[in-house]
Amino acid sequence: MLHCALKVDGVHNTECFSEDNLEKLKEIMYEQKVTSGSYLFWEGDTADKLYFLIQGRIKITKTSDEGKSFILYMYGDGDLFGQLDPFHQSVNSFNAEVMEDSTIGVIQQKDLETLLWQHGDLAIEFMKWMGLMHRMTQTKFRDLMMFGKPGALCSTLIRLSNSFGQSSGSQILITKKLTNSELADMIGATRESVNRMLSDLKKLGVISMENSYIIIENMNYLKNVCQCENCPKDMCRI
Amino acid sequence: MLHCALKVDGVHNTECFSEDNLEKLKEIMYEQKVTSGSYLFWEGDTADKLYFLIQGRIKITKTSDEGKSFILYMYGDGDLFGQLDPFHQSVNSFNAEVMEDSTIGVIQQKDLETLLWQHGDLAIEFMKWMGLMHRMTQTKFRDLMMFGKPGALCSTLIRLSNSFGQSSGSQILITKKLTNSELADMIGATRESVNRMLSDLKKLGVISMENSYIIIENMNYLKNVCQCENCPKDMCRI
DNA sequence: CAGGCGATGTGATAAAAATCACGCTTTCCC
DNA sequence: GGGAAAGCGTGATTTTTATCACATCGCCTG
Repeated sequence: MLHCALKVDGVHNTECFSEDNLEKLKEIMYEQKVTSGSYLFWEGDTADKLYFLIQGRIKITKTSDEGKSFILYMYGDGDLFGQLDPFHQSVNSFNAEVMEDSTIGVIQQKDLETLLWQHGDLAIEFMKWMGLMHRMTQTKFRDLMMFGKPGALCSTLIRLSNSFGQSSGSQILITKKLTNSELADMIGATRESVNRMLSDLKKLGVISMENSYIIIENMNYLKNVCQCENCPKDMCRI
Repeated sequence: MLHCALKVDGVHNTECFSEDNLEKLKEIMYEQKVTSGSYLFWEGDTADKLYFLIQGRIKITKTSDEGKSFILYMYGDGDLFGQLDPFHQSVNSFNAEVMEDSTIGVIQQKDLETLLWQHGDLAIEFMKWMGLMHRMTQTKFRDLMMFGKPGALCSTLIRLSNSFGQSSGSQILITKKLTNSELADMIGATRESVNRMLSDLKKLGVISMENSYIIIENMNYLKNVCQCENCPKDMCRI
């Protein structure tokens, strides 16, 4: 049992929507249960849906010809994701893999378009949300390119703590079990490298493990390695 | 002189706007001349403007504490860029450096917001544009993370050819002089590594140089290295 | 409870990329 | 046109990261 868990501090990526507008979005979605291991969409599929993750965990991935895979995003309860360009006939460039049995709300592009036409203020919040998501991608891009693999890992741990963290005192527990391989695929490294880097962080007391969950003990150390600028938490996510 | 130049094939990033709406945007911008080496904005500045690059060249960069720099985007004639989230009080995360004397159109956030409120169809095209820019970032991110430095360089050359290419026969001339250091900063590598990789490509006849401009001789080779999926040209940009 | 399997941990080695060093070339500009 | 500065090219070396190989651990399942 996780004796560290007290309160979920992780933020959603829908902070920019008002209650009202989030409600309007919820009215046009239909609920669906999806099972672990299945895919919401594949690269190449027509991108005509938006997804609201009511409960569960979903990752956005890309696989190379040699079978290496890259995890672009990982979403949790309350996150909105999917094709980011409404009104644009296009195709998914990534896969959406269900990591745990999940409940999602599906929004059809057509319905979203209608809603955006009807409610100018929702359209505006939607733009805010799109902008925020883009900045999230940009800052992650920077973190993963500029500070070597250790920097990429530290940035990822910080982002995981913002997305899925529960804090108690100065500790933050990441409430998602992650394998070394998953972490590796998030930063474009190998499992072995991640394993060694995590060992180093453990030796330094920067992180600890409890029950295969990662606990961040020294956030400042992590922030230092990837030159964290204390961006808003709803932007600094995984 | 460039005897290869015949026709500019490079696309802008404003393909998703209709003539009419682009015109409306132009009406609310005011023209400004900026000189090489100056900055349109710095990280930390309030992000309250959108820029239309009428003529010139501007790059979006980030500098690390140790002085390493990373080039996130490079814009040319006809490109629109800047803070991507209207209606959102926020701060730039990157710098915009003027690479050559340029003429830009500046759009104030307030004016843009008014225009978006007034014209639903513009708002929708604006969302399309935001989505397109985000996908551009995502696909570049993937290219730079998944295929090693050679893959990153090949992807960058392809993107440069889409942004700034002029084709004649099967050759494509990149109409922007780039130093090895600039290319290095675009892919998170060192000047020396870029130099060696370019030499290799030259030996293989994949590229050639004329007058310090890069000419792509064998696009298929480049596409192969970074597993190009032939995304639309307005998305596959630098 | 035994066997299997996915995950972890770690050494040895190889490959990739950065760093250092330095000479050469091109460009800029006074 | 001459000198400085910026950029290029390339060896030698070091650092970083991946690859390979294998032992172990924990947990699920029959």
